[in-house]
Formats: sequence, structure tokens, C-alpha cells
Amino acid sequence: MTAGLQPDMFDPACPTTVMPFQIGDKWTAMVLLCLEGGPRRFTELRVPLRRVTPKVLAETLRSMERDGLITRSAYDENPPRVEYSLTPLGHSLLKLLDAARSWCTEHMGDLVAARAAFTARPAATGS
Amino acid sequence: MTAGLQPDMFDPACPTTVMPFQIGDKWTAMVLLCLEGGPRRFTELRVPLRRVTPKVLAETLRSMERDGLITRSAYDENPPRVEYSLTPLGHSLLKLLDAARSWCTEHMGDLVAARAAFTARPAATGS
DNA sequence: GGCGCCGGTTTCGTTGCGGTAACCGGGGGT
DNA sequence: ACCCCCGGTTACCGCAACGAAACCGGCGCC
Repeated sequence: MTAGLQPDMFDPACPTTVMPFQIGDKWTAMVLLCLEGGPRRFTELRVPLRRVTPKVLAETLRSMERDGLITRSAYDENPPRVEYSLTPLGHSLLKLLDAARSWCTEHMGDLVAARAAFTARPAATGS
Repeated sequence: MTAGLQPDMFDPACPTTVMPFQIGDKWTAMVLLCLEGGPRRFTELRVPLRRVTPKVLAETLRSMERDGLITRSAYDENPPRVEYSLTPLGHSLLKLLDAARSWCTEHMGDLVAARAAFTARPAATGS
């Protein structure tokens, strides 16, 4: 069943959006996650990331390839087929990403609470 | 001895600049590191981060305060004194930052090598 | 012959982060 | 009177990232 690549697995309204992390470009972490279950094709990657335009996805994949996180395999078939898969380096980065995700699930409540408390500030009633 | 806050501890030429991480804003991780050894004042923070302008540092500190990573303590003295210190949440984030730094020291060689190999590409000599 | 699939590229526009420079207010030193 | 210190704020600017839309070439299908 395509190993859990649902169209909305990266909902932009997901609260983790507010978390203070970034791995590579905006979509790098999500690509990493999508490739965790094995190689994927270009259009296949656009499904869970369906808001991303081909241009941006291509840029992301290029820089990830350049950094040795993924490999690109093009098969001369018809229709053309291109598969992206994680390298060992990509896998190791995935572990770090998991650590970051653990931090998020563990502390997101604190962060949201801190923001709420900050918004409801004393408003500097000096007078 | 100000616990190791040297002016060049975050050299912009540092190779870790190429690493695919980001915690919060550009300077957040460095502020975290600077506060590891105890509370620091505004101008004191500008020493190791001496390239950062007061505006940007203020923005960074504000958002960190908003997220509950640091606390701001203003003392009504003369000259005015303001101290920033880590919260427990900030400390926990520091641990994650350490994990990221470990990944960097461990895999930076791979990444640099991958980039070098990618630059020296076969250049698609189709003809 | 026209349409669609696949894996992109090209062009253009917008947005927002980061940076530069100047200024501020209150006090103290000389 | 003048300047400096501290902890900022304000106005302005440039660049790179992100995004929308259109296009591309080779092939198969109908």
C-alpha cells in the first residue's frame, strides 16, 4: 500500500510547523521521511507534498543529492522512470530527525503554552 | 573569565556553516550556546556574535523569550542591566543541539566529500 | 493528429529574513 | 557642554527562498 504515503501527511496546519527546526530546505525533512520506506519516484513524492511545485521539489532533490543524502537513479524506459532513495548518510540524518521529532512531541506543549502566556502579557503597565 | 565567550567562537568561515540545520532563527543556536554557561547581558552576547546587529539580536532574543527558551531579567540600575538566561526548555533544546553537533562532527567529512564529488561530475558527456 | 504521462525547466512575482545605518533616553564622567 | 555607556528602536534595502504558471521532449494511445 505505498507504505503510508498519504496526501495529507504533511498538513501545513500541523502544529509542528511552529517548532524551531529546519533541516536543509523547507521540504528536506519531509522528503527524508517519505524515502524512509524505500525508493520513490518524482511524482510519487509530490503526493504527500502535494503543495510543492515541481520546481521546488527538483531544487530540493538536487541539493539533497549534492549533499549525498539521496541518490537519483534514472531508468531509460517508457514512460521515463526516476527513483530517489536514501544513502547511508541520509539514513543517519533521519535518525537525527527522529531525535528532533521526539523533542517536538515532548515539548510542544511547553512551547505553545509559552507563546500563549507571552501573548497575554502584562502589557508593561508602567504608569 | 566569562566562561569561554571568545569573539570568534562563531566564525562565519566555520565549515559547519554548510551543515543542513537550523534551530530557530539564524542566531538562535549560537545564543543557546552562549547562554549555556550562565546568564549573559545583551552587549555580552554581541561579543561572540559580533557580526550581529542589535536589531537582529533583539529580534532573536524576543522570539526565544516568546517561545519560552530564555528569560529576560531587567534590573533598574545604572547603567541599565539586562540579563538573559536559559529556561529548562532552553536547556532541553540545547541537548538536541548537541545531538545535531555530534552529527555534524561525525558526518561533515561525508558531506564535504559528497559535494566535491558532485562538483566534479561526469558532466553528462553524451556525445 | 491530438492528447496524456513523466520528469522536469523557465520565467516571473512575492515575501520575509537578515543586514546597515541612524537615532533614542537616561545617567554619569570630565 | 560634550561625550560615552547601555539596551535597545526605527527606517530602509537587498537577496535568496518560495511559489504560480506555462512550457518542453519523447513516447504511447486512441
